[in-house]
Amino acid sequence: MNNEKLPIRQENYSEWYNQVIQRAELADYAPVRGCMVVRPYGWAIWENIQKALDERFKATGHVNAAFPLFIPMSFLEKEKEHVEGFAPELAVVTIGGGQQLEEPLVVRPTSETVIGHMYAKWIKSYRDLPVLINQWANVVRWEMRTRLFLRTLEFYWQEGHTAHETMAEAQEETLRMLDVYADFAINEAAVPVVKGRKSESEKFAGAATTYSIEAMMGDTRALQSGTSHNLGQNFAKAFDIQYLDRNNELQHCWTTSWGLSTRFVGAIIMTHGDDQGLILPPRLAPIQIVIVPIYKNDAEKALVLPAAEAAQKALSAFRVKLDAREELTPGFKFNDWELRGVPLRVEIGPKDVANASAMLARRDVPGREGKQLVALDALAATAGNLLVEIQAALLARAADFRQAHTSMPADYAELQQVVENGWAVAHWCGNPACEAKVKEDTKATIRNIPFELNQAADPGKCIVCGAPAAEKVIFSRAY
RNA sequence: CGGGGUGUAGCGCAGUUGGCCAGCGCGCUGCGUUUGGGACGCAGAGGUCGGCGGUUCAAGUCCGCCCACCCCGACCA
Repeated sequence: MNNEKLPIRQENYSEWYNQVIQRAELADYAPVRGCMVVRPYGWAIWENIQKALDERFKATGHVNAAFPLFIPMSFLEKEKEHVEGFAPELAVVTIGGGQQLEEPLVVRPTSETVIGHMYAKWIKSYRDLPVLINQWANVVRWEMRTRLFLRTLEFYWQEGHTAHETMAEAQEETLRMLDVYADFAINEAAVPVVKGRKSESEKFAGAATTYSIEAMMGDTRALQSGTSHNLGQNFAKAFDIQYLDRNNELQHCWTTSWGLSTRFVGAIIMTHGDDQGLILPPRLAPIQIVIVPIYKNDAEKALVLPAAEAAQKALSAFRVKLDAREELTPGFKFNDWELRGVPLRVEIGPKDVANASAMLARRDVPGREGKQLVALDALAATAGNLLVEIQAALLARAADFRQAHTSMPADYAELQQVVENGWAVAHWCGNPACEAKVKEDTKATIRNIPFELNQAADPGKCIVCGAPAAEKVIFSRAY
């Protein structure tokens, strides 16, 4: 891998994205087209995501389990919309142990069907409800075009699957988990997101209603970063998930599902990264603070290294790394850790040892401006404060960027122009034909129908056809 | 699947109208000098030139078929 500068984001965003991932050692291409290897540094980010989400799932009453990778083909076929949605992208196993299988097995593209099958066995009474299960798993969808983290044939995610007594409870669960995702995105990843409902054409195959959180990437395109579905009774009917209610009457359950994937790593990369490389939010960064010792000779080394080790100890409350590699210059290390997005760097050299000080450098503020001298005995306290500040600064910066690239076009011509480089908020009459026209003309789609923009009734005219429109939507090009 | 492109060392590339030992930069290994913003010298290692077949005294180079990957569309967390 070369050591030259990265491509400039403004000039070639997708090349910047690919190179950052490979050079920061987040992931690499696998021998199979469209598959990726998540390398230790990338997986460490995912582990931190998992931890942040998992504790939120547990706090809302969910438990983890594991369902099988293989699903009988016939299961997929039980829910009409579901199979139509997924059929084109299924990987199917037809041979096992050298024998043609009686029934082909699909590699799960998602697990509503197997889990529905099991829920039918487990749920007999209203006393069994609700069932609140999550699984951490890999799934396979045979996509045409792939991109590291954003869309690969196999990806890692969590999928929550719940069953409830009533429609209202299922709806409450669906929105609760959407809130969990939004809270995670904003407060852990510093990624501002818009919660909203998906249009009919963009909803999950088999869902009654799909909700999403949408984020704006550094090139202004939208990224669906998490989804939560109210499945109504669709899967309950397809899989006979029935229970006896309080009046001893047989009822179908109301189910939900919700998922967030390794795609979110891509969201973090593209929300915060700059031309030097990654910028990781402190709360999710595998390494929060890196210490770079600086010395010219053995005598200085003998002074500096112990001081650097002492600093490491003083910072042990954080995820800290001492970069004591001998063969590399400090300048190289600065660039290297900036590429990898470590939020805070500590430099310790002979001058610092003499003054009992250290230089702190913020990743989110490049150059001199982001540096400050700190007394060694105040190092841990200052670093802790800075990490909190950086976390907040990243969120604020991303929110400002999104705001600066979101507009409310007055007419269709303006809409077409605006979505070239940003999000457009506009009224939509609800007609799929209008939605399709925008996509045809501009490649932009309805990302979602934001809750925030539709709290109060504010009727208007459809940006496309001029018909009366009750709701405002976000149009944007998307990943 | 349609349109375009590329396959030569880990990565990026050069290789003339076919010609002898297949090269360059970065990276890698060893030794020495360096080290407050991407150090330098010397010595090394590393190749079925994407695959198969053909033309030829001779193929990285010409011809045919195949394969893989990338970009643009249709599909998508």
